[in-house]
Amino acid sequence: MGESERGAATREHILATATAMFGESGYRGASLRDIAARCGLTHPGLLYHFPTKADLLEAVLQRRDDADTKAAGPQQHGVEALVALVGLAGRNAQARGLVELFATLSAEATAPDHPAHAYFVDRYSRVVREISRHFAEIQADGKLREGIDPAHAGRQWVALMDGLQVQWLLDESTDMAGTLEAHLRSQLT
Amino acid sequence: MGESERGAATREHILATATAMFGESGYRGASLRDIAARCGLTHPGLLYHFPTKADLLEAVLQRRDDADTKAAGPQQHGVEALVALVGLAGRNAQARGLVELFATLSAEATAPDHPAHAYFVDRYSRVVREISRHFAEIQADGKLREGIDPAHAGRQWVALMDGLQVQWLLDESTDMAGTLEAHLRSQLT
DNA sequence: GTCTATAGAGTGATAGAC
DNA sequence: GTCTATCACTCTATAGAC
Repeated sequence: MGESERGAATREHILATATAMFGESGYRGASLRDIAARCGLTHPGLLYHFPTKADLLEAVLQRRDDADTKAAGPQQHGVEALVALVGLAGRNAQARGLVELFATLSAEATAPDHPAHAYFVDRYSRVVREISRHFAEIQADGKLREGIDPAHAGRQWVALMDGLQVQWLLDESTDMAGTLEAHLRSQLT
Repeated sequence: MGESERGAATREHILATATAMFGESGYRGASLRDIAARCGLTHPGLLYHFPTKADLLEAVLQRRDDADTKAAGPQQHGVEALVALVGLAGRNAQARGLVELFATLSAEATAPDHPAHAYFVDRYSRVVREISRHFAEIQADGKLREGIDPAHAGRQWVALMDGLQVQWLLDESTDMAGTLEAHLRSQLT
């Protein structure tokens, strides 16, 4: 890494800007010209780094996954893992761009021909499975309330996080972390 | 009502088609030409009935609210009202167009300059208040589990319905009604 | 690496004939 | 009521200069 230093910085700047604008306006709504202009570039300048708009979207999603994985830190289990997610929801309330990105794109990508459709289908099945596993661990520890099915609880948790994000985007006084925490408490013994 | 019969039928046809296409592709993604073509019209023909695209969207949302109000039938309370919503979720699974409409638009309308922004801000505050009232009624009947706050429960319920719709749109094997029902049971004594 | 210029297609909306 | 034709604009992407 020597002469490619400047190029990498531009690439990173583009990705951060695209993340914000895909969130604000959706993939269809944010144009390459708008994104490029916010980076102090023209749109062909941007396309030198990402050959097509779909490539840019893919890089944005990949980058976000990488950041998430790194931020998650050491692997956690059971209740600790869910408490960590409540904390993440609280911190997300300070990064509106990222919340918008996923709320907007996951709905938009519902259309089978959307460039991020496969990404979101895969992501949801993975996340639901993961959260359900945490509830199963809680159950194994004897700390899950009676009559609660870990698979249902996992799916509910993911739906709750998504739905709360939409409500928070429409009205920022919505208490995402508090509502999520209340739900968690009601599931435990 | 005599000579305006044919005009009303065309209007209704346009609204049904626009509902489906705004759902499939979002407000931005569905063009007036596409909607008009599916109605056997040209796009100026459509614009005779709805002067602008935003007017068409407003009429679509208004029509859906009217249909909902009528379908709701006699006003219900407490647990019965929530059970009725579980049933509605089950029936919605047979009308993908309507589910898509609200999932797609509520995320898209998160942007403050979206033509349906005010509609959704208002709708959510109204619906959350209404569902919270049902939980308060359940509490008054002594049937709400201890430590559950009706206001939290109402917000959670709405978030759950929205989040489950996105999951169902990405994977139709998702059991919306069952997951919702499991949640309801876990809230009751 | 970034630019100007442009191709080629699509958009919402309007004018005016029938 | 519905059409054809068109305006003015935007979009993604490419060609080629620097």
